[in-house]
Amino acid sequence: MSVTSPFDTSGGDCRLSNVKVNSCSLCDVRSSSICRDLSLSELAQVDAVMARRVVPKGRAIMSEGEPNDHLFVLVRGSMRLTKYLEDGRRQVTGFLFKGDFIGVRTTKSSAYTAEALDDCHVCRFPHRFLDEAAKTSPDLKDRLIARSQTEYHKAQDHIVLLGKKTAEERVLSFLDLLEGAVGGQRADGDREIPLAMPRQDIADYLGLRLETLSRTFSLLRKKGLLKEVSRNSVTRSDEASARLPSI
Amino acid sequence: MSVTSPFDTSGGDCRLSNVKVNSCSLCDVRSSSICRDLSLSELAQVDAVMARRVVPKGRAIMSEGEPNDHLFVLVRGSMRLTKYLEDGRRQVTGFLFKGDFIGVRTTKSSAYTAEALDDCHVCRFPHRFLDEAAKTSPDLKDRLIARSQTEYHKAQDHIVLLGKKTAEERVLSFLDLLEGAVGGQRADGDREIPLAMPRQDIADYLGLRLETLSRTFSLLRKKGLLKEVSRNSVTRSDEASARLPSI
DNA sequence: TCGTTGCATTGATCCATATCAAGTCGAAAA
DNA sequence: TTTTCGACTTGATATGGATCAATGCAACGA
Repeated sequence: MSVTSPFDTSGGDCRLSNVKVNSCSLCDVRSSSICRDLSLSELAQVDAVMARRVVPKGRAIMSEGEPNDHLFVLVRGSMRLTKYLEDGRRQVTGFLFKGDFIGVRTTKSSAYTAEALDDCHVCRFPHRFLDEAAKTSPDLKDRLIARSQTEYHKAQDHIVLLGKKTAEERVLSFLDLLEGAVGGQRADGDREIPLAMPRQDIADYLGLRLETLSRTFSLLRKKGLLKEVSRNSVTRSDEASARLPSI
Repeated sequence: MSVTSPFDTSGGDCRLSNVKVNSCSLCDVRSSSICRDLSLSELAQVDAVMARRVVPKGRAIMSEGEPNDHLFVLVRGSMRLTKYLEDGRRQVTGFLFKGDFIGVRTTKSSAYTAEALDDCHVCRFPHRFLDEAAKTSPDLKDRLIARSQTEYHKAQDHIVLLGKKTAEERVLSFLDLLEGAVGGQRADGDREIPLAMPRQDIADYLGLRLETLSRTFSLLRKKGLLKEVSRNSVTRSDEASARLPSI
C-alpha cells in the first residue's frame, strides 16, 4: 500500500512516500493517542485504511463550516483550532498536540478551522471506517464518546478562563494546560515549557491582546513566577506554582 | 409502575404520584427532545425504566465533580449549568430548556452543576440502560454522539462570545440563543423572548457584571434594538435584528 | 558584515467595563 | 393599604486591558 494513495495530495509534499513508516505497530503515539484503546485486530484494520501524511506548516486540514468526513490523529507536530467572526476577529479555541485527534463525526460541518503550527504528521481515516470497526468492537464508540467528553470538559474550562479569570490567571492556566499536554522537562526543579505557537495565537486563545500577553509574561517574570520567557519557551520556577491555588 | 419508585425522593415532592403521566406517548417534548430519535420499540423500553419527577426551583440534579451515572431529559422548566473557581467566582456555562438533556456518560464526574431555575420536570435513566438499548439499536449511540457534538459546538460559540465580543454583542447573541431555544412569540412582527433566569445568571453567562448587563439592556432599548425590557422578558423589534450581521 | 524582515517588548494614553453607592420598582407579607 | 424585601436600574468614579506608537532583537539573505 502506498502511503499517499488514498489521499488528496494537492499541496504539501509527502516525505514519507517511500518508507513504510505508517504501520501502526511502529507509531510513536500509539500508546498515548486514541489508538491506545484499539485491540490488535482493530489495529490491523486501521493499518489497512489509514493514510499518514505530512501537513506543511500553515496548512488547514479542516475548515470551519466545511463538511468533514475524516478522523485525524496527530502523530507529530502541533495544530491550532480557530473560529472567526464575520468581521475577521479571530478566536483560537484550542491547540492540538502529538497524540490528539480531531474530526469525530462533526455533524458534517466542522466547528473550527484546524491548521498546522509546524510541519505535522497526521493519520487519517474515513468516518465510514469507524462505523465498520464499531460493528466488530461495539465499545469503540463508547471510547470515542468518552474522548469527546474530555474535549467538552476542556471547552468548559476555557469558558471559565475567558469569563472569569484575570490576564495573569489566564496566562498561568494556559501554562498549566501546556504542561499537561506537552510535559515540561524538569531540570533543577524548574520546568521549561515549549511554546509551539506564536504570541498572537496565545493571545487569541486567552482573549487578550498581544501587548497585554507580553506585559503579563514580563510581570510574571518580575514576580518570580516565571524564570525565563523566550520566543519559543517559558520556564516556570518550582516554588511559584505551588504557592497559588490551582485556579 | 410507580412514578417515583426508582427515584431517590429525598427533598422535592413528586406531584405526579397518582397519575400515569410518565408514559412517553403522552410526553409533550417527545418530538423535540432526544427521544424524537427513538423508535417505538425503544420508547417502550424507555417507558419501562424511565422515572419522571419534579425538581423544585433551586435544587441541583447534578454537581460539579460528583459522579453521575444518569441521563436526564428536561421535560418542563429550565435549568442553569455552572462552574465555580475556588474563590467562589461563578461562571454560568449554559442553560437548558424543555427538550434538552444532560448527563451523557460524563467520564463519571460531572463537568458542571445543573440547577433548576424554576420547578422542573425531568425524566431520568441510568446510563446502564443506554448500553442495553444500544445493543438492539446500534445507531442510538451515533445519535447521542451527534447530540453531544451540538453541545460542543455551543461551547465553541460561547468561547468566541467571551473571547471576542463586546457587551452589546454578547447580549444580542444571548437573545439569539434564547430565541432559538425557547422561540419568541411573534405579535406584530416583534418577538417577545421570555427570560427564565435572573439578571445575575445572564451576567455570569456573558462574562459581564450585573450592572453592565443592565446598562447594556437600557442602551439597546435606547437604540431601538429592543422594544421592551422587563424582569422576565425582552421584546426585540423586528427591523433591528435584520440590520446587524448575525454575529 | 550589514540591512532587512518578522516577531516580541515596552511606553503613553484611552476607553469599556468594573466597582462602589444610591435609587427605583414590584410582588408578597403584614 | 402600607411595609418590606429582593431584584433591577442608574450614577459617579476607578481600573484592567486595549490601542497606538516606538523600540528591541534574533534569523536570514545579500
